[in-house]
Amino acid sequence: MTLNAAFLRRLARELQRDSGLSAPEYEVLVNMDKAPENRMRVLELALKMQWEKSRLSKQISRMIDRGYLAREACPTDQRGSVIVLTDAGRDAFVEAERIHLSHVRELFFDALSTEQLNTLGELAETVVAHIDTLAPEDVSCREHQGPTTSASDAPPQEGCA
Amino acid sequence: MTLNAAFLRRLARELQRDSGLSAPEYEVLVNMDKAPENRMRVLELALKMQWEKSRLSKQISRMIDRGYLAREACPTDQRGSVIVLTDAGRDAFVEAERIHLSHVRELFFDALSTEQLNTLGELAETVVAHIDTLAPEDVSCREHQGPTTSASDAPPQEGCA
DNA sequence: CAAGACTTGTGGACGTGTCAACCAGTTGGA
DNA sequence: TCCAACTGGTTGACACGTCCACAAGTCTTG
Repeated sequence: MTLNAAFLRRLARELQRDSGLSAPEYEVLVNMDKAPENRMRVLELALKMQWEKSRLSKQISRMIDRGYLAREACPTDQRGSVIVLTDAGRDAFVEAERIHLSHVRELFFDALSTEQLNTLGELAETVVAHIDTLAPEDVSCREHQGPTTSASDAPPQEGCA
Repeated sequence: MTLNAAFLRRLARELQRDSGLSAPEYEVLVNMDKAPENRMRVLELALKMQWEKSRLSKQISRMIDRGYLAREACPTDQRGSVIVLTDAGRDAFVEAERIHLSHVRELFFDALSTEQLNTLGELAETVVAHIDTLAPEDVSCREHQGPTTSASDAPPQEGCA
C-alpha cells in the first residue's frame, strides 16, 4: 500500500510537471488514441476504462474546454454522443507518452530484475483474480444488475504501458 | 497498477458503506488514535502521514465539523494548534477499524499464501528503497529545502494494519 | 532591539471523484 | 399504438487534493 500510494502520486506529479497533462487526462487520451478513427461513444469508453459514466462525462467536458477532445452527435442514437480526439489532443498525448514511459521505467523497472518483475506480475494477477471471484461488485458502470452479464472481459485500461 | 487501483477503490467504498467513515477520515483517526493522549500538533501529524499541511488542515476542519476532532491552542507556540481526538471520534474509529480489517483480510490476505505475502512485501520494499534513492523529491511537507534534514525516518502511516 | 528570514497554519481557486437526480430518447410489450 | 421501463448522458451538491498566497508568530543576526 505504501509503495503504491507513493508511486502513483509521484508519477502523477512528474507527468503533470513535465507534460502539462494530469493523470486522468492522460488516461483518457491513452484510450482515445487506441480507438479506431480516434472516436468512441461515451459509454463504450466508460466501460473500457472502468470509470463511472458521471466521472467520465465531467472529465470529457473539461478536456473539450482544453481543446483535446470534441463531441459529436451520434447518428444512430439521438441520446448518445461520440467523442473524437482532436489533433491538439493527439499531439499532447504523444509527447506525454514519451515522457511518462521514461518516468515509469526509471522509477519501477530499473528497480527490479526481470525475474522479480515476473514474480510481482504473478502475485498481482493472483489477487486481482481473487477480487473478481469475490462479490463481483460490478466495478463501475453499475445501476443495472444483469446477472453477471459479462464479468471478466478485458481488464481495465490503465495508462501505464 | 490495475491491482492497486481496483483494490484501493474497493476498500474505500466498503469502508464508507459499512462504517460511515471515508478513507481519509479513517487514516487521520488511525494516527490520532496512536498519538499519546490522543493529541498532536498539526504539523507533526502532517509529517507522520506524509500529507501536505494544506490538505491536512482542510481535512481536520471537516472532521471538526463532524465532531471527530477538536482544535486547541498550543501553549508553547502561539501560531500552532493542537488537535485532539474526541470521544465520538474514538468510537467511530474503533468501529471502523474492526470493519476495515475484516475487509482487508478478505480481499488480500486470503488470496495469497504466507510465503507469497512475504515475497510481495520484499518486492515492494525494494521498489520503495529505490524510489527513496532517486531524487528525494521530499514527498510532502516541502517548501523548505534543508539539505536532507532527516530523510528516511519512519515510513508514512497508512491505515492498513 | 530592529529588520529580515523562516515557520505554522489557514484560505481561495481550481481540478477531480462519488452519489443521486434528472432529461430525453429508445424499446418491449399489452 | 401507446405507455412503462430502461438506457445514455449531463448536472448539482458535496468531499477530496494541489498549488499558491497570505497572516501572524518566532528566530537570527547585525
